[in-house]
Amino acid sequence: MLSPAASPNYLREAEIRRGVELLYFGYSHLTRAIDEELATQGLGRAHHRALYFIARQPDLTVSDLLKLLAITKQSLGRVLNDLAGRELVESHPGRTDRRQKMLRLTGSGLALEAELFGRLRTKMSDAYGNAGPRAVTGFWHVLEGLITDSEIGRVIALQLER
Amino acid sequence: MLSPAASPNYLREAEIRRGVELLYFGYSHLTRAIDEELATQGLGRAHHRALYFIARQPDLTVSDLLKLLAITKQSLGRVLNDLAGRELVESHPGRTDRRQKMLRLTGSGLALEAELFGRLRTKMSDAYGNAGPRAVTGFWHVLEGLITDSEIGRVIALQLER
DNA sequence: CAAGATACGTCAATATGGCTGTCCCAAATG
DNA sequence: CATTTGGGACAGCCATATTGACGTATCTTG
Repeated sequence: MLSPAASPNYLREAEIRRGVELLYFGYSHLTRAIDEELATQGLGRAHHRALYFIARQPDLTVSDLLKLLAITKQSLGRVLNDLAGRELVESHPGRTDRRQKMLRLTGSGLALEAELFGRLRTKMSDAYGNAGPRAVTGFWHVLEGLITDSEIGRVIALQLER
Repeated sequence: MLSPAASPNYLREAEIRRGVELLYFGYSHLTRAIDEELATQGLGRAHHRALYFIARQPDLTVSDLLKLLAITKQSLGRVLNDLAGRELVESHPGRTDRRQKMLRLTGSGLALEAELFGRLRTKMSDAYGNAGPRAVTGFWHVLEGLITDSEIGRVIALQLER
């Protein structure tokens, strides 16, 4: 090699480990921020993920939700049954394909999601505020790079909603 | 309010949701990058987390590891027993306090951790490379802001290692 | 030194949230 | 009509977490 790499290997490794650790702890702390509230409702994180994406994209179909969550039909089935039983989620037949179920939050589902989102917003908003707007776009860009090509389209599509 | 907020509410919400979603998917994709390799060893993610932090901070004590992982002694106990049984981790009595167990990776533990870290490095390194160095520091800063004050010290201490 | 606190280990029981494999129905598609 | 697809359900399994109680060795302190 004629010129050394921009970061020598030992430095590079420290930078990578820093990212791995901050991503782990950051993710953990954000999710823990709503655990208590979820527990008072008798719900778990799996319920919240479904609630979140249904809120995000009303009339989402079951199969689209399955792709987003990357879990099996059976696992999602239990979660959706719980949510339907508590009348947090309702479904309607698809308009063009009546086999589909279009998922929506009920009034109380919307209220619960809003409550939970409020806690996420507080945390995330503080972090954004402390880091500044340029850091925020950097944060987004690095995370986009971690997402596999086959999925990035679905994630970007979410952000065109609303 | 005399002047409007920098971002009106609906815009702010989109930015927050974007962060929540990218953090979720980014974290998921990074962890999935090593699941297959872990499965061939008959290990799970919990084992990897222990392996990772012991690699990161040799002679870490059990109680320090407990604080990092934020799980119970019982949960960690099973994981450490598995790892010790496979001779991936070994322990020695603390030098000043012999009640403590100082944890270290064995040769094969180091090799396995290096193999797994290699996969994480590839992913993270690609994401860093695509986003650029400024984005990377932004990524770090936002994540630091998500970590609770009571824990940020432990995380920063990790990064002073080695 | 005796008493208490701490570090670690372990028991039993329980919950959550994943998984596989198999089978089913209704509706769309060719 | 035959096949594929969207959704659902069964049984059973596994990984990982929890709580609470209890035990033992060792350190610390009045």
